Amino acid sequence: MEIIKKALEKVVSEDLADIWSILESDQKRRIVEVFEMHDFKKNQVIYAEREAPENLWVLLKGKVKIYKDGMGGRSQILRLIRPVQYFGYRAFFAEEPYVSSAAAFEPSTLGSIPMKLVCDLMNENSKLMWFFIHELSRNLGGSDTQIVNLTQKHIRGRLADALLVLIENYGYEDDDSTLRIYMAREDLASLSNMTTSNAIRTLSLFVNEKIITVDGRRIRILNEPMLRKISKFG
Amino acid sequence: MEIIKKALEKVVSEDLADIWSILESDQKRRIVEVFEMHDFKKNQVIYAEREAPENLWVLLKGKVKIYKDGMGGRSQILRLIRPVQYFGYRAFFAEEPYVSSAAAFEPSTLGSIPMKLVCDLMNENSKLMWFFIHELSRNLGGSDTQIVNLTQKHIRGRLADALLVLIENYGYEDDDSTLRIYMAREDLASLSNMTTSNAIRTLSLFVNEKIITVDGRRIRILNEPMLRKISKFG
DNA sequence: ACATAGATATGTTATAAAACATAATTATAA
DNA sequence: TTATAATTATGTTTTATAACATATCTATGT
Repeated sequence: MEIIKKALEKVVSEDLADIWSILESDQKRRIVEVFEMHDFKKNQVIYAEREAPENLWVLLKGKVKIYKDGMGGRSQILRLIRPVQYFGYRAFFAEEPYVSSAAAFEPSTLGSIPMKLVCDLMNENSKLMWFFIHELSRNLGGSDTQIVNLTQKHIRGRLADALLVLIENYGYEDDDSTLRIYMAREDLASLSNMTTSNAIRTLSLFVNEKIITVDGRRIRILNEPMLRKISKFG
Repeated sequence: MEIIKKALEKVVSEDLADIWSILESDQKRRIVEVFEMHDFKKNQVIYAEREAPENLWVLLKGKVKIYKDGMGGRSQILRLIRPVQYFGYRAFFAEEPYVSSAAAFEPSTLGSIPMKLVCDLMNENSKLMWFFIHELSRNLGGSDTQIVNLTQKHIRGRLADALLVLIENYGYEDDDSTLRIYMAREDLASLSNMTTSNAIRTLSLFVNEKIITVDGRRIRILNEPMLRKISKFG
């Protein structure tokens, strides 16, 4: 119970994506009653495509990817989750099974709240409704933009986009240049819709062009403006 | 005023996507006060990318495409709208400019309601909130699925998908086989992420394989199960 | 430390789809 | 009607990227 409280405090401390501060104290109590903590190992699946959605998930610690498996083992990363963000609710609202899967990128701590309760709270509290409307709307804009980026840009542009997405989502370390996420080339590939080979190859082209440096999975961005240029044009 | 009433009756008659039956009579009155009718010519733009969203749009008659212009004149159709469906609200909820554009496929009649009023009504009526949450959630699932379909399927699968989308959205004529929409090969191409040449070429392959027949822009589906097969596998 | 598997790197070949070219139709307008 | 533009149709060439093939490097566990 103590650890739950601490986790929840973390939720409170976030200013963005914060449903906690929206709630009445009675509503908070009802959440605490059913709130469950879960630890996930690296690459462990949180939920999978075609399953029935039942919980609202909140990432407290770690990193999570929302992805979709396509034909021939190729998988596409759709969205990245950072603490403290909520996910897993879309399919429930759409009254559909999940169309995508969620897995932990690295050892992660998550909370779950039954969607049934979330719906009850939403009906009592329109701010909570607005929270989800806002999130869904932003995600939909992002996905629509993704569609064009992934289908029309060439490999270099797509990899540049992927790196910019990583910057946006997880930011830099204290040196203001090293990405605060270390992902496999394979994941980088499925984020930017290309084969692993091409992710590796294009990454080393970027190194040659002094746009980035690479040390294992550590990526330092030397020239972010150039990345934006590549993203925009060829 | 009479014509507006008639248009609104049409809205009432629809059982799906129906926000009208959700409203109190006072709320309906406030909508009627500011509701505006607009006629759009074929290919006329309703709103464009980067503009600020101000209205909720409802298509009363005709056909509308939501699309996004990419690099080098290539455009991607993201969604198709049929009567009576609502659109144009996502960007407002996301507090962003439009990321996509909307244009009439054919001469169309639309209604507009200021989003300001829509928000007021939402705050008074949680069913209206749920309507948008449901729509946004379904659209997001669709876009996420699109991402994988368009990036991972080959040309034949993508064209098959496009035809199935047309069936789903606009259905068949009285013969139960002719598509109830006549679109240019160019539009068919930007629906399925390929060049116009390849849309034409692949369409005539489908004709050779007796999956469809083509008479100008009139497309008859002879073998829908085969289309689903092509969509699913190669 | 060593063995083994997994990840990264890079060169080569094959191929799907774009780009280009040119007709043949079909609309649209003068 | 004729002229002009737009759309549809096909054939040919080029190209971006997948697929394949190895080699090297790096973890992980014994």
